[in-house]
Amino acid sequence: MVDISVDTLTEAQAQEELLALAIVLDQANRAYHGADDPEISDAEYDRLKKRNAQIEARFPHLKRSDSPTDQVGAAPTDGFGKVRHSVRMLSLSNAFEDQDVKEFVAGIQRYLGHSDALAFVAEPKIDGLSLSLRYENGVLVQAATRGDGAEGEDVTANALTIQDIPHQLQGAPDLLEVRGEVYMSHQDFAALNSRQSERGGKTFANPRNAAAGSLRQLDSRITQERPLRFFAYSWGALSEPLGETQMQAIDRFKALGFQVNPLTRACASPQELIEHYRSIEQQRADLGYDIDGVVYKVNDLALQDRLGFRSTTPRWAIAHKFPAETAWTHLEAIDIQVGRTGALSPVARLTPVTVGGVVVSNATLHNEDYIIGRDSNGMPIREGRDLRVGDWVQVYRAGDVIPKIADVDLSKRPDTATPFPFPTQCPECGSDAVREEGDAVRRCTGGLICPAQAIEKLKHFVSRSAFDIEGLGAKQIEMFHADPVLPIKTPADIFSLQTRDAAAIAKLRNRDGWGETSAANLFAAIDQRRSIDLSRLIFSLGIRHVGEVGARDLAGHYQSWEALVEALDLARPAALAHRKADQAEQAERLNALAEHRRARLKPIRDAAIASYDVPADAASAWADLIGVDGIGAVLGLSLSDAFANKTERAAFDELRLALTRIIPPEAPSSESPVSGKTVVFTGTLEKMTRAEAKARAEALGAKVSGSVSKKTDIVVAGPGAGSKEKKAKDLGITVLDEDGWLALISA
DNA sequence: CAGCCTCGAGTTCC
DNA sequence: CTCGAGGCTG
Repeated sequence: MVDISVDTLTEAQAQEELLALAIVLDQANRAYHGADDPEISDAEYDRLKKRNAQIEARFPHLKRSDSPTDQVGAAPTDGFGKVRHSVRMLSLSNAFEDQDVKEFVAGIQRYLGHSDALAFVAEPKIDGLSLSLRYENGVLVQAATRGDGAEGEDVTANALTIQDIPHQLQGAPDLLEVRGEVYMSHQDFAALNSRQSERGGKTFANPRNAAAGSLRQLDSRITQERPLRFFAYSWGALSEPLGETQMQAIDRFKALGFQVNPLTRACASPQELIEHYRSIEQQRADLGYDIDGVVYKVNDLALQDRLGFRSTTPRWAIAHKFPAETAWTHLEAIDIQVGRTGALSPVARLTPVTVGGVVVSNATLHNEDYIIGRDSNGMPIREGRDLRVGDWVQVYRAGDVIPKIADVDLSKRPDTATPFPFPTQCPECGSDAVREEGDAVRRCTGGLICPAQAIEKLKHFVSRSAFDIEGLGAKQIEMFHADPVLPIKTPADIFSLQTRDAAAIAKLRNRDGWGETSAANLFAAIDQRRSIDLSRLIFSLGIRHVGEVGARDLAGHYQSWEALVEALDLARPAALAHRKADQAEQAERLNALAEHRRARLKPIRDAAIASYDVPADAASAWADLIGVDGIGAVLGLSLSDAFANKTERAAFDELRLALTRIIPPEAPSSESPVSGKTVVFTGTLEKMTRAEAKARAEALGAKVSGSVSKKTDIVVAGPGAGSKEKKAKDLGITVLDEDGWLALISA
């Protein structure tokens, strides 16, 4: 059925539809609870419920007393719907020392190009879960968890049960996304746990887990019984500004009926920020809820706007964290894990101990020499090489998540303890494990011969950002890899699973937990992925140094699998020459005395390249490859090696044949006049700093480059511009002054 | 050529 | 979430 757009509904139509929706949704609820077959699918149910909310948002006065929106005891669902955040929910960068705070402030001044005093807002960082609440015309229509920042889960039904969250707002902007933290107080947490244990239910390790567990209940009637609370502190999409400063926005939240944290303060200097931090630290135990630090934000919203964002964090805010909780325990053993790239990672096996409310039994030891000093959490680190089995060690959870070893008590070291012999052979396959000059990690050289590497690589292939095949996760991969009947050794094996041999399939279906349906589901999920984004395909290959972003850049540049393969084949001789030149240079570096060293290196490189006799088209294919933004020689060589390796190449080719469609990346949106254009800034910029100019241009889809070439579209020249401006004019490239540029991008 | 930023790879527990 | 390292900027 095709709905009329909510915007064009007449009042009479709206009234009629709200009645119909109330009836249909009520029936669906009853059917669900009566354990009958639901008459409509979950997706359809969600869609209708959303439409109901949208109509109510447009005609608030028509909202029915039996409105489905208010039916908080909504039917439990199979899972949560996904919600794409219209404005990404970011995380914050962290400060651990006072020094980090001063650097944060200094960095902002540098970025803005002035040293004027800056005003900040400081508030406690609540240890809960962030939540985004979307209000349309004053009505709460959606609540979503943070998820990965871009996409979260729809927990609207649960959010509606939280007292601190208003269902309707008076005098709010037409569109308002309020963001804040859901948490549970110490008192409520203790009461919940004693209630749970009386009922024989499971108890929670800490208030945050309790809050998370409660918010993610599939049955919102359970959430309703859990005493969750909410502090508002931020926002996403808006139809109109909330004020000119962070503080005004917070006051606005308060006026709209949200709880805002009473310890929110304006601070005028780094010193004041740190004073407020100390004061909150003192009150920490008496607050009645968990906090894990203090958040500082630039108060002026116009400045926040200018400062903008790094890839995952705003430049205008930072979280000043309290020192992590620690605990002492015994180091029982050190195991070695082998990763997808062959990296040997030592892992500490510990006598289980509670750290910050969670029982920890493993901790990462990173690599061979986890050295003396302080790590970025400001925690002292014992000399890595000297950590011994039997030691008494201090554990903390970095970022309150990853367990690490902070210290070792040498006075308690048993006499029998000996230094840990770091293996030089892979514990999984016995191949040599070597450490490249200057590298921190030791790697197994076995390649795909090593079962650990082979399995990890396959796990990577099916991981969430890669092929993401439903029903084929890490566990299934381990099972199938060792399967005597239907082994999966390469990615292509996944796609031939169904057709390999009929008898084998029958055997699979008879296995534990594998019925007719689950097998059919798996095959359907696999078939669905025969059509795949080019960038996902490239990422899934698991080529060293080529991650999600690198894969996207490559896909954007080459546009097709065939073009990528052709370019890599063509560039191979140049890639080899490049490596040889690197090696020659390296050797020379070792020989040469400091004097005149530089002058002598270039000829050596050139000679090495010349000796390879690189065809011109190879050289240009290679230059094209490493000219891709973000792709340098290391990535180029890694790619080239992977595609030139016979075994790997055969696996890639076989995989390609199993796929039916490789989807080229979408062209970048051409909404702004500069999107897709390459821009060069030169000379002095007077209205913004260079970093700022670059960030803004990129936000509009432009690519910012440092040097002028044929590919350059626009040169922005300030006073004092020299050769670049001249070159641009020679090449006939558009040259703008700073005002011309600003006019262009604000158009 | 140093310093910054971003990305990749590795990790824990629920 | 953190560390190390690759790539780019100044």
